[in-house]
Amino acid sequence: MSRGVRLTPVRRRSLEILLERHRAMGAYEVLERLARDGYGNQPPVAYRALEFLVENGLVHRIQRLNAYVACMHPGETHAPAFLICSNCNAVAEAPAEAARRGLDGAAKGLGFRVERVTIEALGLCPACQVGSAA
Amino acid sequence: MSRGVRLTPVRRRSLEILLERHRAMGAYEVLERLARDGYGNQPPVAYRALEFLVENGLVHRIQRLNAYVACMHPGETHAPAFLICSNCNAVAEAPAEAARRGLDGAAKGLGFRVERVTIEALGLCPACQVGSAA
DNA sequence: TGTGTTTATGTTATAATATTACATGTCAAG
DNA sequence: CTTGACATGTAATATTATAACATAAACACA
Repeated sequence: MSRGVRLTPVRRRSLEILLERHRAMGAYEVLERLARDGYGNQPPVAYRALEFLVENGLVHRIQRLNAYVACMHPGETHAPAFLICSNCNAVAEAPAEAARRGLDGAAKGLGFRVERVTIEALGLCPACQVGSAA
Repeated sequence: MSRGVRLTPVRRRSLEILLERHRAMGAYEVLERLARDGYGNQPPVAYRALEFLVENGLVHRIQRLNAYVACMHPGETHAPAFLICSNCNAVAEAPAEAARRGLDGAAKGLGFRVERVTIEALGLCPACQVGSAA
């Protein structure tokens, strides 16, 4: 098998769509554009492509908005930090380094006024590590 | 006017429901229990109560799960950090202090293996600060 | 105490988001 | 050339969330 990762036409196009607009887009919004380009127009088409892109670090999911954005720093392993405007929904991705040193600093540098921060770590709890592969 | 915050019966009961189980519950799950207790059984009943509790810092919303948990540290101003098990969906709320010093440390102390972290800050972008009240 | 105002609740309907299930198609390894 | 893994198409449906409007309770204050 090759690299095991195939950036097929739908997937590539989905990524392009996100890159073109460079803002958070909902799955149905992406779907609509995919359909216009001749791809399937059923929800799974978009959800599958987006899921693939997220898993491969090319796209991030903004939970708060149920939306997706192209990653600004692909390749870097990072805990993405997003600055989401509560008024216009604009999304800025804080640089990984800045975010690690503290969100406050990163936000300040961008002139963003933080109201509320949510941190969600996904992983395995102690109980579930027992039965799982390392 | 008094404190301007009214912990009415539905709201109180909603909080109790979350406290009783002490795990993340979806809005419809809370709604079902509210209905059993004689409150309305339409979605807005639960959503409104939960929204109130979130705004007043008594409950947190877990975006990743579209679910709600009672806050473990009410009163503290904190950026809540959640450790969500990808296998069983158990949710642990990391102490604010530990989380601020680094999620890795907090997770390690709990034996939680982090796979992926998402940080979302909500606030006002520079453009939207212009027209808004300070 | 009455009266207007605000805040909360009840209820109907519907919107927005996401998944299940299954059929079909593609492609490369053997 | 066929098998197996992965990818896509499509229909149906599940889940989550909100809009809109009517009713009711609480509150401020003359």
